[in-house]
Amino acid sequence: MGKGEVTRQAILERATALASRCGLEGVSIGHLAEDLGLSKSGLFAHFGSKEALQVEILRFAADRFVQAVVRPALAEPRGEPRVRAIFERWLGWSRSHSVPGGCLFVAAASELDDRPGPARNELVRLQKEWMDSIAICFRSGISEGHFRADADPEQFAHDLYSVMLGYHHAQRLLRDPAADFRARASMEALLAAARRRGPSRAAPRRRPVRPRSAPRQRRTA
Amino acid sequence: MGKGEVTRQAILERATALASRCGLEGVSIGHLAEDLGLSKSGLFAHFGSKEALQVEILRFAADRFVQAVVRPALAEPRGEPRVRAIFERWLGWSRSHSVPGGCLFVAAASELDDRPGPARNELVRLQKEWMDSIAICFRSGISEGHFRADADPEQFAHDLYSVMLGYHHAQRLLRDPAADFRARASMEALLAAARRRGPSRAAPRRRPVRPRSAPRQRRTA
DNA sequence: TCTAGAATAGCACGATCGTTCGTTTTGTCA
DNA sequence: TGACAAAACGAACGATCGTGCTATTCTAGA
Repeated sequence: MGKGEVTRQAILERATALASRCGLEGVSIGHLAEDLGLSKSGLFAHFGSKEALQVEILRFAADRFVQAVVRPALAEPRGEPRVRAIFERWLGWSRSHSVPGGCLFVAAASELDDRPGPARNELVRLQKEWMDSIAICFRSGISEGHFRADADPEQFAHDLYSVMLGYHHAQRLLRDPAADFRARASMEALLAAARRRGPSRAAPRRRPVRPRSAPRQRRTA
Repeated sequence: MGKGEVTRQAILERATALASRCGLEGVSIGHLAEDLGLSKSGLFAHFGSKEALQVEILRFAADRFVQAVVRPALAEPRGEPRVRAIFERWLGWSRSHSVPGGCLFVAAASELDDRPGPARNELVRLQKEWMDSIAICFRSGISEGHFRADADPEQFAHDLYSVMLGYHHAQRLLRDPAADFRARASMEALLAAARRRGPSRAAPRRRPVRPRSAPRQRRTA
C-alpha cells in the first residue's frame, strides 16, 4: 500500500467519525485537514470534489460495517442465531468508536433523502443491499424451521430496521438509558411474532392489495 | 394580529417547509428571504439569530403537528380508536404539504442529536412530550379494556415511534411504494401484541434489571 | 392627520466554504 | 544515486454564510 493510500485511509477514517456526528455535509475539508495535520489542498487532491469524498465516506463506512457486523454474523449458524447475531452486532456498531455520533447511515439517510446526487444513490444502493441481506438471513431461518413458513422476510427486514432507527432515536437524541432495553424488547417481540402462529408481525399478505416494491437486486454485499 | 406577526408566520411557514427538505441548518437566511421577497436583514430582525429561528421553526412545526394529528385524534374515543387515529393522522402528517420533505422532527432528530444548544433542547422537550402523550393514550386503552393490563405503555410509545421512523426511511430515502403497507402491517402487529396474552411486544418488565428512563414531565402540549 | 415606533431595506463586515493553480517536497524504482 | 512521478503545500479566488449598523418606509394610535 503506497503512501497515498495510507493517507487516504486515514482521511476516510477520520472523516467517517466526523460525519457520524456532524453529518456528511458537516464534514468540511478545512476542519478535516486541520484535524489530520494536512493542508486543505493536499487533502482535497485525494478526492477531487466534496461530493466524491462523501461517496467514499459512505463506502468506507460500509466496509467497516461489513467487518463489524456482517462477517461475524455469518460465522453464526443459519436462522435465528444468525439473525440475533446481526441484531446484537448492529447494536454494537452503533456504539463503536468508528461512528462516535451513532450509525452514520441513519444520519445520512435523513440528510440525503431529499438531495439527489451520487451520495444519495450510493446510500440507497447500500441500504437496499443490506435490507436484502437481512431478508435472506430471515428466509434461511424459515427453511431451518425457526420461523413460520408464511412469515414475510421483507417485512421482517423492514421491522428490524425500524427497531434500529428507534434505538438510534432513543439513544442519540433522547439519551434514554433504557434505549438498549427498549430495542431488545422490540427485537424479542419481533422474533416471537415470527415464530408464533396466527396473524401478527412479519405476517404474510393479509391486505387485499399492496403496491409492489421496486424489484430487489440480489447482489453480493 | 399586527403586520409584523403576519410576516413572521409567513416566514415560519416557508422555513418549516424548507427545513423539512434541507434540514434546519440548510435553511439559510438569504435563501429564505429571497423566496419570500424580503431583505435578508429584514427577515433576520424578526428572530435575532439563526439559532433562535431554528427554535421557532420547531415550535411552529409542533403547533402544526398538534393541529393536524393530536387535536383530531382527541376527538376519537379513548383507547384503541384514538391510538389508531394517532397513527393514521401521523402518517398523513408525514405526507402533508406543511413538510414536503417528510416529518421535520425526524430530520431534525439526527441533525441535532450531537449538536448541543437551544434547538436540540427544544426538540428533545417536544419529543419527550409527544412520547408521553402516546403512552397516556395507550394507558387509557388499557383501562378501557382494549389492551392487556400488563402491557408497557412506554414501550408501546417507543415502538410506535420506531414504526414511524421506519416508514420515513422507506418512504423518503428508499422511495419504497410499499412503505405505507409496511408501516400499517407493523402497526397491526403492534396492536395485536398489545391485545394478545403471553410475552410479546409491548410486554411488561420481563428482564431482571432495566435502567430507569429520565423522569418524564407530564406537561401540556 | 400627525407622530412615535415598529417594520423593513441597504450595505458592508469578517469568517468559512469548496475549488483552482503553481510550486515544493517526498517517495519510488531503474 | 538520479530522475520521474506522486503527494503535499501555500496562496488566492469567488461565493455564501450569519450578523451588525444606519437609513428608510410603513403602520397604528392619539
